[in-house]
Amino acid sequence: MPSTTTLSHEIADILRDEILRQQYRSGERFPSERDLAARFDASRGAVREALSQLEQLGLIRIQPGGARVQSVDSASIAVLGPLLALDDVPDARLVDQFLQTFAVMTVLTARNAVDVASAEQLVQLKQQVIELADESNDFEAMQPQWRELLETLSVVSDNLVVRLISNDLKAQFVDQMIKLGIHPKFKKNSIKQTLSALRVSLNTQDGELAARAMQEHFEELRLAVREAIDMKAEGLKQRAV
Amino acid sequence: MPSTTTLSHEIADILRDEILRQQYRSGERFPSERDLAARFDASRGAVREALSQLEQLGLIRIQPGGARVQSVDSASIAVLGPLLALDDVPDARLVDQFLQTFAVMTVLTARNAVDVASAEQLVQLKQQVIELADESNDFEAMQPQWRELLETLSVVSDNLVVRLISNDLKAQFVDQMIKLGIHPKFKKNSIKQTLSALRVSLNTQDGELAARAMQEHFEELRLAVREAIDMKAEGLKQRAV
DNA sequence: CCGACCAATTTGGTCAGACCAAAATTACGC
DNA sequence: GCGTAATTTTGGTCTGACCAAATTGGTCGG
Repeated sequence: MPSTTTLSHEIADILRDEILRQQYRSGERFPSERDLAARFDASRGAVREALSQLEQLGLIRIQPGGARVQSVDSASIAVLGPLLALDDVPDARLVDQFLQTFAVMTVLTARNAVDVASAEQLVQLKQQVIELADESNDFEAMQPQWRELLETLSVVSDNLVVRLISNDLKAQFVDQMIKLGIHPKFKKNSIKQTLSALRVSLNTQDGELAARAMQEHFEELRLAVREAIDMKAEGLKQRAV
Repeated sequence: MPSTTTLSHEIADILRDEILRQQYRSGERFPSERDLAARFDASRGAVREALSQLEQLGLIRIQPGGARVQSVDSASIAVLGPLLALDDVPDARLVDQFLQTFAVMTVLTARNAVDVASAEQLVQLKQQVIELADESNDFEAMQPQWRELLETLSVVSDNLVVRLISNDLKAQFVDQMIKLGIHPKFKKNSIKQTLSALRVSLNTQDGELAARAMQEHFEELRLAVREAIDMKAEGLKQRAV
């Protein structure tokens, strides 16, 4: 992650967060480029590039005569990450929606992948599941392998639409969770059951079974993450006293 | 749809399509801003704004020293629309993936919406389903009501993540299909069956049933769209002779 | 011949000041 | 009070300049 950032990106970040924090009413006029240039002590060019980014995010609509703020829920997915990062404790509701969505995409991917996988791909997938099972005691440690497995499933299922969406969601979400220090704790045997079901599904090339396994795994994950967030929120409240 | 467009957007559109058509290898150096300015007979500022858009799309990575082309499948969803529009006949495979994805999102939305809807919301939804049934003979004519129903479901289920994704997908896809003149034809009674199942699910507030109804509807839709695209492709081939 | 190091060049990032056309705002006349 | 015309504001673009970082190419030592 390159720490170097340009002025225009910084300006864009600040303005983006201001919009996400509802500091402007939807439909309201956005400050003019010249005003913003004065405020940030920057050139109009830098501000224009920042505004261009906000426009791509769907947060403002630029027109000769003035830019206007758009309602957040007509924006692009790319705002979800920043939205999660607004506070120290992520919005539990939003996180849950995130996982729910990520779940249906992953379930779809798993079903298709297992159904269409070639013999070699099945071998590779089985291998990855076995590697996962070896480390199934440490949730944190198995993350890289999880990603690898999901990546393989994604490649095998070969659905560009899901792939692009998942890219965005992962980029927005996973890193954010890690940065915020959310450590979900699973029930003792749930992961083992998931992996076991996956193994069977691969042996019988049964996409539906793989789908169910993933489905259940994500339901566990949602539970675990919810608890982790509650925990963190409690911790912060304690410290504040 | 405003026909007026700015120079920087035009440049961005052209370069975007060039990248999507694989005219640059992934990882390859992208032409410098000065070169592009010369090529388009524009100022560097205009080119920079165009490049900034391409960067937001995830198609290029800009760094001091030079911009580099990124692989398409690490891009943002926003490239899907342009990707569909590259040829006269949309890529049937991509369209199918689109619908498959849109399906799982809609199924999720419908299940949640029906499960959590208030009494008034249920009434509203029932009303919309009835209105749809009244016009179920003409697929084109019922589009506005379909959108309205989906919009209501989306509002009721109140899942921002799904909403944002669906926004993007709809914006990218539906308009594109219409522009390309794809007219899917449904089997005689399939829509009526869908609507009937939806009505029952609303009466019993059975989200699972609503989900199944949507699921089947989208499978029909996928079939119909596939045929419509084949038809169009045939038509174009004929005309070419 | 190869690899490491250093200088020259290229490239992106930013600034300043200027002009135009379209939109928004204000002033004016009815 | 309202519609219209004049004015101001605002975005879109251009030119030309400077800096810092990255790339490039050459040079030197092994």
